[in-house]
Amino acid sequence: MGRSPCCEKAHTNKGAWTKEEDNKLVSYIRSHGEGCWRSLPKAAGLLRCGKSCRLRWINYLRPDLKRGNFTEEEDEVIIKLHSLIGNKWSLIAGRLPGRTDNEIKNYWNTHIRRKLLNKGIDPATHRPINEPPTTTTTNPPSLHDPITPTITTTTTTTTTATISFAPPKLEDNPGLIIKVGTIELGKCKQEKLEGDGGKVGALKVGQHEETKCLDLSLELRISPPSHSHQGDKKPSTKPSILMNGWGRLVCGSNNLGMNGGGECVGVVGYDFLGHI
DNA sequence: AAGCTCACCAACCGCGGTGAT
DNA sequence: AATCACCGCGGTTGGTGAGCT
Repeated sequence: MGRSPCCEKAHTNKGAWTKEEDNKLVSYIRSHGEGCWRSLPKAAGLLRCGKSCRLRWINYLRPDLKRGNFTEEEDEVIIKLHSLIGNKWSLIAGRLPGRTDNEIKNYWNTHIRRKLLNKGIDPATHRPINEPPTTTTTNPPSLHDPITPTITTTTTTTTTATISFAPPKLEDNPGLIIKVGTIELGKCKQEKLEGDGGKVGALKVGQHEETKCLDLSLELRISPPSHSHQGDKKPSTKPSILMNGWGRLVCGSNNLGMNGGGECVGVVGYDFLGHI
């Protein structure tokens, strides 16, 4: 029945890692590679559970980790991605080479939150703190209606498109997927994406040409109203949606899907701070 | 110097999804 | 099909050092 336990908790160390443990873990992974965390501790001669080994490696020992302070550019990326996808630290980390989700999470909680609060911005909503909680312009589109994106484009140094939503009828479009393509948050030397835009409900990390290349490929799935919502006894009347921070969607890229061919989808950014 | 507060961050905990048995 | 461990993630905690009184 099921698998055998990965480790006996009674015989595992906890707390801070020693230099010796680090060395064992690093040398084991160097010769055997990552993965198989279940069997790793025993094989590496560590009295740790696999979960702990994985965490130690990913957050601290990995050779490609970038140490040191976050740059202003990284700050911006974190803020913008957070306003798009919320506390999806692993996804945000995927856009910042050398940074871990844990590091970004800590940095958010200790630095950026305060920074935003000082600016009078609610870090949870990315809106001015004084702003009333609901307004007609910043509410999510009504998801009971079909979403009909209207895209207008302007061409400056980058192409910008604003998408607005006409009243949608979700019941006619169960599992509606909005493809929003690539989000450019910085300047790319050359856009380079793999595949067709990534998995549903997940951000796909495009290949980096350079660290400033901050393209982001998204698909959104809007699901019909759920009948079990986070322990709520009442059926939820709201559809679930991946993105938070609704408002105005702004497309911007050098090769917007419309002039680059294919479905637009385009290159979509989010005007959460009013200056993308 | 001692005590206190605060900031930082490594590590732990618990949960949900997935897959092995 | 059912069970349960593994994996990965996000939230939280606790240890440590710096700065202040």
